[in-house]
Order: sequence, then C-alpha cells, then structure tokens
Amino acid sequence: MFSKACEYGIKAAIFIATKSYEGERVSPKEIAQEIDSPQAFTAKILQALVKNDVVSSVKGAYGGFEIDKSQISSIKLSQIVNAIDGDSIYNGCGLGLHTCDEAHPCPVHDKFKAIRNDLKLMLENTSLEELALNIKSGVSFLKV
Amino acid sequence: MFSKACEYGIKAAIFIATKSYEGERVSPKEIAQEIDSPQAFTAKILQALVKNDVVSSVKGAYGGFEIDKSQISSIKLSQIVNAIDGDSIYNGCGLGLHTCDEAHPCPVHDKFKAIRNDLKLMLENTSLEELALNIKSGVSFLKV
DNA sequence: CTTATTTCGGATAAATTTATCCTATTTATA
DNA sequence: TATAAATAGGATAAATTTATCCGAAATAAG
Ligand code: FES
Ligand code: FES
Repeated sequence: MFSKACEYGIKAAIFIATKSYEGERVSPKEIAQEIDSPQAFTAKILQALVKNDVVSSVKGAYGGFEIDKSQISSIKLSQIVNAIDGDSIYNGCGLGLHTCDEAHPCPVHDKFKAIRNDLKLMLENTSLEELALNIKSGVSFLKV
Repeated sequence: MFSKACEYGIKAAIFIATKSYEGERVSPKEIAQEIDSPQAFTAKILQALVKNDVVSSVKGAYGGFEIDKSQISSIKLSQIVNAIDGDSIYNGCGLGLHTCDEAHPCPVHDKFKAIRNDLKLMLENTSLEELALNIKSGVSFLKV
C-alpha cells in the first residue's frame, strides 16, 4: 500500500509531534529507535519532510527535528504521503494504465475509484494531532 | 497498491476469460500484446495462476491458457490478488508493524482497517465474469 | 576563534522486484 | 516415430527500492 519510506515517514512525523508538544527536538537516532527503522534511511526521509514543510529542522549543536506546536493539528496524513510517495495513490490506475481516465477506464475503474477515494478522504481528514495524542495516551503504538 | 506482477495477472486473467468464452486458448505472446506487458514475465505470472487454479494450461501443440467457461463467474478478483501478492493486503498493518493486532494497534489502525476491509470486500465480490464481459462489450480497456 | 554537535547531501551498496533468456518437457499431428 | 509447437522452470540480468557511509555545512557554547 505505502512504501517503506512512507511508513517510516508517517511514524517519524508522529513521534516528532509527540516530542514537540513537550518542546523537545529529536535526532534521527532517537527517531529510528522509537519507530524501529534504519537510522540513515530515516534521516533521508526526514529531509523530504523538511522540504515539504511537514517538519522543520535545526542544524548544529542542540539542533534536531521538530514541528511547530500550533501546526500539528493542521498537518494531514495526506501531506506526508504525498511528500514521500507522490500522488499516484490518489490518481493512479489500479491496473497500471498510463492514466486513470473516465473515458478510457480499466476493468476495475469504478470499483477501484471508490476505494481510492475513501482512502484519499481518510488521509485528508486525519491530522497528525489525533495520531500523536493517541500515541501519548498509550492507545496506539509505533513499533513491534 | 498492487504489484506490477499482480496488475499483469489480473489483466491476463480477464483476457483469457474473454477468449475462453469463444472456446479459444491463448499464448503468453498474444496475452502480452493484448495487455501491453513483458511476455516472459507475464508467462511466469501465468504459472502462478495455474498453480492456484485460476487458469488452466494445456502444453504442446495447439495448447495455451484457458479458463473453464463454467468457472469464470465463480472466480473472484481476490483469488488472483491472493495468488500473486499474498494476503498482506488483507491482513497487513498499514504502517508495517509485524502484525495488525487489535490489542496493539498502530496509529492508523482503525481508519486503515476500514479501507482495507472495503478493498477486501470489493475484491471478494468482483468476479472475473463481470470484468471480462465489460471488456467484450467495449466499455472498459486492458491497455494504454 | 575553536570545538563539538548536528543536519545536509552525494556516493555507494544491498535487497527486492521486474524482466529476459535458454533449455527441458509435453503433446498434437503428419 | 519424427517433428513442430507450446508451457514449465531454472538461471541470469536490469531496474527500483531500501539501506549505509562519509564528508560538507551550519550552529551553539566555551
Ligand atoms: S482507469 Fe484504472 S482505475 Fe481508473
Ligand atoms: S496495526 Fe496497523 S493497521 Fe492494524
């Protein structure tokens, strides 16, 4: 469904958000430990999230990654997925035709489109805030 | 969403079904042309479909791939996807946790599970028959 | 200014998926 | 029985994704 890179990116963003509520910056090392991911690869993905304004980074001593507390509620899962996996999940043909086109539909177009749209709405309506709060309260988990 | 192998497998099965209605067997070459896929790779995927009893093959001269006319309506998309991509799409965690477990859910578990289940139901309720008939009647397409 | 710390970014490597090639085996027909 | 046609399947190659490594650049603190 999502690429590994995207899975790591989502989990990393959630973890950064939980720490940002406490005013703490985090390093790729700490993130990788918390979400059980390869550190250097995770660092690469964080760069993509920085470029797409999902998280911000501070270089140098006492630096790290953080998310502005006031923005956590307005960041949607769709932004993260889009930043890492692009928009093929929102627009691409389920059977790999060059473009998903109403006028030239593949055999599963109608049915696939419905699922794809539900997924799109879900991602667009899910904020980093609710995901991070569920982690903080211990009702959901980032690893194992 | 689906692997390339799975996309080819689905399209191949649909094409074989359309020809089977006319009592014709088809070769990997003809299939690859009709669904715009690499021939040898498609042949490999067909082997998996044969092993999983989605299509049957006849070796030797005048051989080829076919699907028993009377079975086309009872073959579901889910069988094909399962034969090629396995069941991770039905049961796997959206964020890559080892298992999707109600008692140890990832942050997107509830929302992801709903989408995943819709997809599962869609695949289980879609028969090769309806997909093949739509191709035959020209309302949907297997390539471009 | 120097040093320690930390992200950035390019190069490389490993693993997986996608794709190709070639031979063996099977089968219908002459 | 010989031959041609067709799938089966193993070995290999290419492409993509995943993962690692290392030096450059930035920054806070002494
Ligand atoms: S054309 Fe395939 S999903 Fe729309
Ligand atoms: S635990 Fe992640 S989807 Fe169920």
